[in-house]
Amino acid sequence: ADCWDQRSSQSHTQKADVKMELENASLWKQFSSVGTEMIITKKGRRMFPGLRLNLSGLNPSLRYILLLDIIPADNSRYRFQGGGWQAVGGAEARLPDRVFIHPDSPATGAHWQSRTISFHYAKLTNNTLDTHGHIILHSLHRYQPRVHVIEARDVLRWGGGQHSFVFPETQFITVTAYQNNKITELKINANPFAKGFRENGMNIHGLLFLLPYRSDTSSFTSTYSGAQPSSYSSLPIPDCSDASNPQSTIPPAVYPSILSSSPTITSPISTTPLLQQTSFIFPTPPPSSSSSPQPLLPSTCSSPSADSYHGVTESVSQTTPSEATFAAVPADLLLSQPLQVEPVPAENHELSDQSSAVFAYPNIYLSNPAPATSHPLANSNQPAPSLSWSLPAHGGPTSFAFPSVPPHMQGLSFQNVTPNSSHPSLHLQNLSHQAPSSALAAAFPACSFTHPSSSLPHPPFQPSSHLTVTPSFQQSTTTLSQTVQHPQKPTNPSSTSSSYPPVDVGAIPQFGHGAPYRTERALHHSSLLSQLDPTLPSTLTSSTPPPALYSAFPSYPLRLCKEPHSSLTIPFRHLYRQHQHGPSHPQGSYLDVSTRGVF
DNA sequence: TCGACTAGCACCTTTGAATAGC
DNA sequence: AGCTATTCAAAGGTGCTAGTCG
Repeated sequence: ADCWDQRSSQSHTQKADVKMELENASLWKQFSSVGTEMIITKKGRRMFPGLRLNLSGLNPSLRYILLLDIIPADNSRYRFQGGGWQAVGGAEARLPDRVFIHPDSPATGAHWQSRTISFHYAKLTNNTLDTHGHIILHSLHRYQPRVHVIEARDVLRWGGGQHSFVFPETQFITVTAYQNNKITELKINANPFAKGFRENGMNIHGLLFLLPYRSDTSSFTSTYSGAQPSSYSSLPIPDCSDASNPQSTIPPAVYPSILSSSPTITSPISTTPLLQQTSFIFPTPPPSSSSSPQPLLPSTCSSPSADSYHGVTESVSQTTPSEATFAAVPADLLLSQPLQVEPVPAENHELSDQSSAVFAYPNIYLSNPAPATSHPLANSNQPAPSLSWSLPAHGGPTSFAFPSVPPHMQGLSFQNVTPNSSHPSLHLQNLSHQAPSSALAAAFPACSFTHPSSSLPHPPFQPSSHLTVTPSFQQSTTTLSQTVQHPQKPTNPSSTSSSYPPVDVGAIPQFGHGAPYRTERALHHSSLLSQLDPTLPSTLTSSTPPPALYSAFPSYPLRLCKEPHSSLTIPFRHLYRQHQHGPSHPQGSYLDVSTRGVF
């Protein structure tokens, strides 16, 4: 609450009102109660359940971009043993992070708020060489989807800030074949595409008692007001299609903004699994920042000094649209290290040859000055026209620009960045030599996606966030089903505390040099924040054994109060690929990023 | 030998073009 | 002529299964 109050008093924006609800939360909870598994295939597989969201609190006249990314929930690899998922080792090296851009993006707040937002077009793959832009994940790893709402003053000048939402019940473990028969049954009975596997075609009666039913539509809705299965209606065949229907006879759970909701998010039975950030606030590295990867956190880290950060929200409130250049800057781009525009391998003609006009942006990645890291595409045979610059020491004026934009975004305004902008931004200099013409999309063939983010240098993380866990979190986590066992439960006494005062992220072992987890209660603190950097040197996470087992996808309210400084990265590294299928882009777009999301 | 993964299969829904009716 | 509703086929999404791989 303190965080938000302070922030809102500075920015005078409407950010506090932005809310996102997971429309099919009940369905997700059904799966998470068993242990959600998501099939990943070489060609890409849709998620089921899909993310069906409702947004409110946006400015109806402003444009917003909605992004979906999926981050590792932890650093473990899993195996299904004894009817549950068990951590059996460390996670594999993190893959290139990709973001799925909602096909409607950018759209006005009125647009987003007038319909159900679905990310069902997003596909997951285990093909590390995927050229379709699908989100690449490791099999048998645990992941957490995130949704980001970014105000887009225009394509190149994202302003106003960002809201990020995490629904813990949407965590899943990736598999190439279902392990848990219960999951298979749920999928068959809930997914219309699997109807053929139902007994007698419509055989869902055995499971429908589990599934919420929206009487006036075929869509699921979040009726999870108190985790009472009895609250679910039953029976008509639940259609999990994404046909939106704003009306619901069963009001969905509304997840208020974390930053604004401390008084209202206190229901102990709330399933508010929301994590929201209200703006890009990122650390600005010192001028002499080392080019080599640095420890993310000191072991006793507390909130850094304000001098290290720039509150973008403040900048926005002080900047007119014509002046704003890039109010919201991905943290990964705000490095002292040069940024480079990655060459796009020409050998990949798949995308460029498609009549559907797939658009690829050149990779933009953070380059370690060290030669070993200056060539992000290990398999690229092409020399890279490296465009680089240095960022100012403390958020001084820099700027950032995309060399190209998808056609459906070209109608938006593009203004030159203002060198004297009062807020931090980045500028890709001389991009025109790589995108010399207005043929923006065609200028960039597909990216190879072979540059694992784990090999990238990372900004030194300076924790600024405070993680607040409500009592409901305790309750929910202590009453979790034990589908997943915990044979190696840590014994940190602090984890047994009966109260959960705001927790500085820096105090969470995973964010410091200590063990990644303390207890299962702290699991999700760190899980949701594990995105800090899975590529941490092993020494940072070796002091305490990682959790061997996890609870089964709990749902609980989660408050992440980023006060006074917070960082979130929606980095625009690598590639911005647009799958275009006409003006509406029904298939969505993918943005290749290194999602060092820092909560 | 075993776990993880892949490709092909049947079955189904979705989608969009073609057609018919008003 | 223009709009809407219907039909139909192609495309694509499912889980299952046998086979392959390490």
